Amino acid sequence: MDHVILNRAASERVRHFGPRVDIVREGDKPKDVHLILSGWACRYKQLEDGRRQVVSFFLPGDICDINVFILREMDHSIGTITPVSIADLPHEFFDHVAARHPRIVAAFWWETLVDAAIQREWTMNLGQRTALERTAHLLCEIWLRLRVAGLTRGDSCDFPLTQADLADAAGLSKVHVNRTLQELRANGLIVLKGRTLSVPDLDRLMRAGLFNPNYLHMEHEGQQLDAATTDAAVG
Amino acid sequence: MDHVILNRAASERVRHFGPRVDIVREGDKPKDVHLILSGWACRYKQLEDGRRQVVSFFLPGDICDINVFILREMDHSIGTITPVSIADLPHEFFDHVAARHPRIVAAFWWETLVDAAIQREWTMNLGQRTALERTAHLLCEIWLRLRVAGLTRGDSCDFPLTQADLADAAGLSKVHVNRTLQELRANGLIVLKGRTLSVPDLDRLMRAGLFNPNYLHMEHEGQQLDAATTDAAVG
DNA sequence: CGGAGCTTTGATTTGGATCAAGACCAGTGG
DNA sequence: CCACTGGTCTTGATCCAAATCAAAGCTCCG
Repeated sequence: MDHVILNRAASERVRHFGPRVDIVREGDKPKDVHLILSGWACRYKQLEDGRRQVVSFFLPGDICDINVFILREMDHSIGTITPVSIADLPHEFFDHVAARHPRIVAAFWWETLVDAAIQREWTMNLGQRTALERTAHLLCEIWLRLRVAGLTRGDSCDFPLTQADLADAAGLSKVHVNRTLQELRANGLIVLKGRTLSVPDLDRLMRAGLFNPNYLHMEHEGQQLDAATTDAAVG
Repeated sequence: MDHVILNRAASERVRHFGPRVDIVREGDKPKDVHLILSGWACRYKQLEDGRRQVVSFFLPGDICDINVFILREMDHSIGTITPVSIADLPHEFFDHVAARHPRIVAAFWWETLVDAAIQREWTMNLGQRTALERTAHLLCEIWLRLRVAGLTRGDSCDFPLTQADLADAAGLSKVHVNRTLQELRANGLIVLKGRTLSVPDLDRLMRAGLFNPNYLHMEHEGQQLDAATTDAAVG
């Protein structure tokens, strides 16, 4: 059973990090592939003058940097948002174990392709959407990804991102994110308070964000490496 | 020899398109992987109200949509800019041929990873850079990619993109792209006239665009599917 | 109770969008 | 050979979304 194999591999080398620390830094030599067991993290890039762009979020069950060990050096950093536990999947896992288990390989391919699709949608988001649409869109994406991972309860979920995080991801100033969130609240589209987000009417939020979920390719739910798998790996 | 295999596969099904037509449309069922033999194309996404974002450019030798046939439907469109010739690599190419030739598989992985890295950099570009930096950055990227593909002559190259194309890629209005290009010209950073671009001093242009070429991972030049390969496939 | 992070508010500025004409083509047909 | 047309590029005037600057208010925590 694939889960068993994956769990064993994942439980071999687990590391724990505090909140707001770097796991990987730009310029590092890539070594392992990381599987997020718990906690939130993000991938970001920074300019010399300090401008910072979050280019993706990692939620529990996500994989970072699949096969990057082909590359010579990291072109981005990965930092935690909350405390995070990760499993390092070493080079050899892919060379030996995964190669004999096509369904695992397929699952990794899947993740890679969806990841790329998300990155394209972010490009769209930053290039074309207004601040309100952009913020709503980002919240929709996170919401749906959490839901697939089984991390929502009813219409609520934990939401550890600060407004500064959202600003770095949305390419907006934090002051403007603040005002945009207020507008979303005023329209009854979100309730966001004390690290908890509620989405009373997802459809309306999706409409506000011109959100089309096609790019998440969720038709495939069963086959991905889901939160359940990774929970098992930790516990 | 890998080239021979690839060339044979690529020459089997070649299609030709005029300029400014769609090769693939959002919502289509993905079928083949496409190898660009000649011409320029782009991947783009569009909102219902017409706002359009170019999310990547394809130059000769590039591959679009590697392994996308895992996905159920396309989340973006691909359109030509110039006349384009493409080779369709069918599903079976990957299932049967490529699987026995690890260097080909590695080359495809490589392309996939670099593609993702480029997409992240575009996210950064749109999120953090000013119009001038953004435009300069985009020109640097295209320039370097063309150079690797052997498509530059000295400090010049063909440049079929209109200002409207650049606007859609940079997330700027076309009027503003026009003014930004004028500024780049005034600073002696580019010469752009009649579908030809010259870059008299690449270092200065790179500085203007806060351009760090690390994300293109060009250390690997020899191993990629380069323009020479694909030329052989056509000729 | 005194910070250190966050979040909120208000005032002001600005980069880039939008609107509206023209100018400059290159190709087409009469 | 010239007029016409449709696409592209350019310029100028005006407007607006979002940035920046500057202070407070919270809130959690030691």
